[in-house]
Amino acid sequence: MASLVTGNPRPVRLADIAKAAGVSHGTASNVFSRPEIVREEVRERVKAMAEAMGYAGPDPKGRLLRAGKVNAIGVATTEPLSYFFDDPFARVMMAGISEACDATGAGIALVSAGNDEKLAWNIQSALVDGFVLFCIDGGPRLVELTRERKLPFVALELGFEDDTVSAIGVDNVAGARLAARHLCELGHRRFAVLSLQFADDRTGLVSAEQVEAAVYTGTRDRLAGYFDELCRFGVDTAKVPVYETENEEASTRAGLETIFAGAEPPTAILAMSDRIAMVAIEWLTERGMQVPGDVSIVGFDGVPDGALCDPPLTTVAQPITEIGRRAARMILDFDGAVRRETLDVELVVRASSGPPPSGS
Amino acid sequence: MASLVTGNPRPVRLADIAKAAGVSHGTASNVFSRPEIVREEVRERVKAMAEAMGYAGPDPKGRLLRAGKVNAIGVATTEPLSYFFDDPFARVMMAGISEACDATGAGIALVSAGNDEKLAWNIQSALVDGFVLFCIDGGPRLVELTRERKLPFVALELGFEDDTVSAIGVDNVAGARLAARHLCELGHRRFAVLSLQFADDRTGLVSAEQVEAAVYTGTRDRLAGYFDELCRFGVDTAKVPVYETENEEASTRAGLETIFAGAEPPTAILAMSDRIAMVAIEWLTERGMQVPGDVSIVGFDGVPDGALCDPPLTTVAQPITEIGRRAARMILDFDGAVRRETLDVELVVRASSGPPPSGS
DNA sequence: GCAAAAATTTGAATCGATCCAACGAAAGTG
DNA sequence: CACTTTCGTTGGATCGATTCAAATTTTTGC
Repeated sequence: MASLVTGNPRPVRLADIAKAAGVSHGTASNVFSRPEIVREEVRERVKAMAEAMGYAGPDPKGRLLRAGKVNAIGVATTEPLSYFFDDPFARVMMAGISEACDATGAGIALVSAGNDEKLAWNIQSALVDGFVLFCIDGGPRLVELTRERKLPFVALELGFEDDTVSAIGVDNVAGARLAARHLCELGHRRFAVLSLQFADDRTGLVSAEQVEAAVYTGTRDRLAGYFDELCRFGVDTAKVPVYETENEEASTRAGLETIFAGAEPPTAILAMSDRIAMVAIEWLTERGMQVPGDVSIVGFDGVPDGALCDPPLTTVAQPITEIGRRAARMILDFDGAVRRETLDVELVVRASSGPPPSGS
Repeated sequence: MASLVTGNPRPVRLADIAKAAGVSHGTASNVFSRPEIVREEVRERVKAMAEAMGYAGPDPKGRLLRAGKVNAIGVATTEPLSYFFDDPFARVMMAGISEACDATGAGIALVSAGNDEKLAWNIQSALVDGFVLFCIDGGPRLVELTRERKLPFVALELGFEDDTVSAIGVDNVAGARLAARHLCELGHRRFAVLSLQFADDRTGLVSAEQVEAAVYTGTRDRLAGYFDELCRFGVDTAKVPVYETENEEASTRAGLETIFAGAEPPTAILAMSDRIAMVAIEWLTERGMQVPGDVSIVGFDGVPDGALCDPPLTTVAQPITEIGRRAARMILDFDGAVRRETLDVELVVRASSGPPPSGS
């Protein structure tokens, strides 16, 4: 069977067919790209010749150079490629991007890499018309690398301030407020915050100065929203422990150990991501504490898993799919302008939040 | 800020820089692609000029045409793009493909489309070195379309016989045997099969003739495996109902209604996919039946969700990630040969299977 | 039967790079 | 000092198509 595929006889080109059929390149090209303008007799002859010679149709590589547009957008991240298929947040986002691309017939190229050098190369050489950047991690570097390419791009989850880049995000302050208000209204007064990072390579309890010096403004804004609202309900935020996690299991568990080691453990936890919140539920359950009987938890993000865990997670839901859709469209309909969009979030009350235990 | 991005002043080309720097385009090219062979003084001058003129680096579109290789593989399916991020089977498969691509620095382009015409166009014009085909649905058409492109491709979940295409699959007969034997050894003697499709556009109870006439050999093989093993344990397979589903909720539920309507309902269900099996668990639980107390269920595929459902699903696990890895590698290291690989499956016993109720 | 209009076809130019044979200059050699 | 090497640079050829103004053929109108 291997013989079906001949060794490497340089593939047939459009020009070969043109010559064989006795027409010019121009006509041969038209046969494939605008068949209606070539006389039927000629069209059939050329097509037959193409068939006979095993022509695979116009090579997109050639067309591309002439056309200029690839008709595909690149989605880039510093995480490994599998991130796009594993991470719940990324998956929902990709669904939104997919939707916009499906609608216009555009393709999606996934761009990522093991190390920085390869990432740079992959971004430099990706065949795309623009990029959507997942800045979950290493955002600044990713932006810098992409900027060099001088193609349109839009940053998601940017995390830091930079007015020169297009970005789509949510109103973190308002979202955090929603979460805090919900818990306050349920009667909670003793809180702890499990936060995302304020700066790179740090975990642990966070001081006020560290918050001041935050690199990641998204984290800072969420905390500001929490504290703002807690203040309005008379909670002394100076006493609220804020533990910085890396948004994964180990550091979150360490944070919980720390938070619950004190004499007056919190009755409510404000988690800056659903991932953190779900680890917290697991940790508390393992230790025999009831959620929300003993401790209430409110997450942030609104990933689908949140609805499936036990108890289902109360959370501040981002319009993730919509963010993806808009990001893709921003690239597809690029008009040369830098745009920033801030979408609203929504509190989704499920079963991980309730009144504090009566004793407290 | 919008002024940062100038209107549309045709982008700077390598040739522009070469002229501006007073070198040949050959040398300018070398400055970027083989900097070590150009004299430092010249190199710096050209680089400085490039910087000054806002050159974005060699355009991959141009390089591509010359190089011939895109360094990316296309993953195609007839499902919408979001399928890659939603479907559990596809996700694990993509993780395997991602792994192989990450390792060699290759990119992934997702190819799909709403309708057949667009799909054909997208396959024709995808900038890739080869394709991995998800033949879950519309396999024959997908293969036909891809074949025209005359690039290497490998079919996954091919479902039908075609010796001229490379494919990777599992030993369906052996896998089905494993499932049937497991249930027989637990003592079950009354079975029902919830199957995948034998041919397009059909659901419902399947007759022996329809099995004979199966288009999809994967389905046929699994059934053969089940029946083979059941026979060895003295079960009269003529009495085992086989209900053909579309591998989704509605038809599976219809199948369950049919199967459990009879006088002697089965104590064990052989499901040809985990999707079907999980719907079955849900259906039985809703009706107050215990799994596995009243009815045991064994799935097929080994998707991660199976471990998470309640009760965790006993299933015949395919090495999904490995299939993905191999598929990607087959394209990346294409040598012109048609290859077929059949991998082994493994029975994963979890909690959805147990002895039949004592009364039966 | 002939001019004008319409329909096709042609072939050179272009897209943006890389490759490579040939060449010039500088350095090394006997 | 002539003669090889070595090193860097040059510029034409090439990758595989599309485009478009001009040339050519066919149709139409009278």
